[in-house]
Amino acid sequence: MKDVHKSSADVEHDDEGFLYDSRARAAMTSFTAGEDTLALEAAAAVRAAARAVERMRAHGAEGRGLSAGALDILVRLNASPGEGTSIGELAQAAGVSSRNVTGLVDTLERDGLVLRVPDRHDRRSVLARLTPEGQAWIESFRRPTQVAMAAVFRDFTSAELSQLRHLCLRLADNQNRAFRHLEQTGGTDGGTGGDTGGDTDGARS
Amino acid sequence: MKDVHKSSADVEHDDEGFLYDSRARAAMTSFTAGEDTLALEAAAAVRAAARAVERMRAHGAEGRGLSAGALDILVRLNASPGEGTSIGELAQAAGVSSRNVTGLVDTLERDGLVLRVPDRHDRRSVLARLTPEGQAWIESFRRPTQVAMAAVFRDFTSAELSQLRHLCLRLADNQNRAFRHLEQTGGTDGGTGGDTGGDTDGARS
DNA sequence: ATGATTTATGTACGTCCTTCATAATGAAGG
DNA sequence: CCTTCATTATGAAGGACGTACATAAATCAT
Repeated sequence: MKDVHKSSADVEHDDEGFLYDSRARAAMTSFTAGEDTLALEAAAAVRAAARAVERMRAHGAEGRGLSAGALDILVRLNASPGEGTSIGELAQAAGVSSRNVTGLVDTLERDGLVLRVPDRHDRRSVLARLTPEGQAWIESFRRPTQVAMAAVFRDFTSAELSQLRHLCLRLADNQNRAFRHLEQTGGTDGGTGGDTGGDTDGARS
Repeated sequence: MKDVHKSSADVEHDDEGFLYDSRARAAMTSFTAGEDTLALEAAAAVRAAARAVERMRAHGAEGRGLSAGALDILVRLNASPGEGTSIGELAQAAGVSSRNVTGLVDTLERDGLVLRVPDRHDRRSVLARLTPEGQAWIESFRRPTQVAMAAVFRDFTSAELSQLRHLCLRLADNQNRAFRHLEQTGGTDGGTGGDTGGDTDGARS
C-alpha cells in the first residue's frame, strides 16, 4: 500500500463550491447517458472515501500487520468484554459471513491477540476473547489510529461528521431494506450461478 | 457477495435526529476511550456505505458476472473513447497498481468486452479499447444499475447527494495530502518503493 | 429416539491488490 | 553505435477478504 499516492484525483469545484472528481463525473455522465449522474457520482465518491479511510487505517497499523477485517473484529471484541463474543454474533455485527469471521479469528488467535473459549451455555458455540496481548495491541494501536483519523477528517466540523455518518448509514439502511424486500418477493434472478443464499442472518433485532 | 443483508447495523437516531450505529459507536467509544469517537464512527459509516453500494452494484450486475474492479475499468473505457486508453493511465485513474489493471484487462479481454491494441506512438504501451460486445454489455448494464442506484439513494435529495459526494471527496483529498506529505518528509517506511507509478487517488467508480 | 436446525469449521474458489523480477522500448549522452 | 537509465506492461508469488457448499457436533422439536 505504499506508493500510490500521487496525483490523481482531479478534484475541482462545482458551481455550489462542492468538490467533485472530474474524471469520475465524465465516466459517469457518459455511462448513464446523463440521467442519474449525481447518484453514480456520489457512489463513486463513497467508494473513494472508503479507500481513503482504509489506507489511513492501514497506515496507522504500519508494521503491526493487521488487516482491516481482523482489526474490525479486534475492536469489536474490545468493545464488548465479558466472557467473550461468539463467532456468529461477530459475523452479524460486522455484516459478513460467519465463515469469514472464523478465518479472521484464526489469524488473530495465531498472532496471540485473541483466545477461543468454549461457551458454557451452548457447546456448539465458540467465544472469542481478547488476550492481554490483544489489549496491549489495541493500546499501542489507539494512538496512531487517532492521528490517522484526525488526518483524514482534517477540517471537518463535528456537524459535518454527523452529517456524513448520517448519510452513509441511510445508504446502508436503504440497501438493507432493498435486499430484504427482494428476499421476500422472491425476487432476483437466477442467472448464473447463483447464489441466493442466505447467509448470515439472524433476523433479529 | 450475496446474502448478508440482514440485520446488519443497529441503526438508531441520536439527539439531532441523525442515524448512527449503536454497535459501531460502542466499539469506537471503547476503542478511543472516548476521544475521537465521532471521527471513527464516521469512518465506520463510510465503510458500511461502501459495502452497501458495492452490494447494490453487484446486484445490478447479477449474473452478468463482472466484478467491481473490472466494471470500473469498463466504465472508464466507455467514458474515454478514441483510440483506447493505456494500462498505466487506467491504473492512475482508478488509483490502483498497473499490475492490477493488467489483470483486470486480461479478464475483460477473455470475456471479449475489451481489446488490446498497440500504441502507435509508444511501442511499450498497450491500449485497451471497448469492443462492440463491450459496448453492448454496458448498454444492457445501464438499466439495472440505475435501478440499483435509485434504490440505495432512495429518498436522497440532490442537495444531499452533492453533500455526500462533497464530504467523501474531501476525505479522499485529505488522505492524498497526508500521504503526499509523509512521502516528502520521509515519513513512513518503506517498503518498496517504487513502482507503480501510480497514484492514488480517489475516484473510482 | 428421531429428525431438523444451528454453530463453527474444512474445503475449494474467485477477486482484488500488492511486491519483485523481467523483457521490450524509449530517452539521453558518450 | 553503444551504454545507461527510466518506463511500460507483464510473469510469478503471495496475502487478504469474502463466498458457497459440505460436514461434525450439539441443541431443539416432536
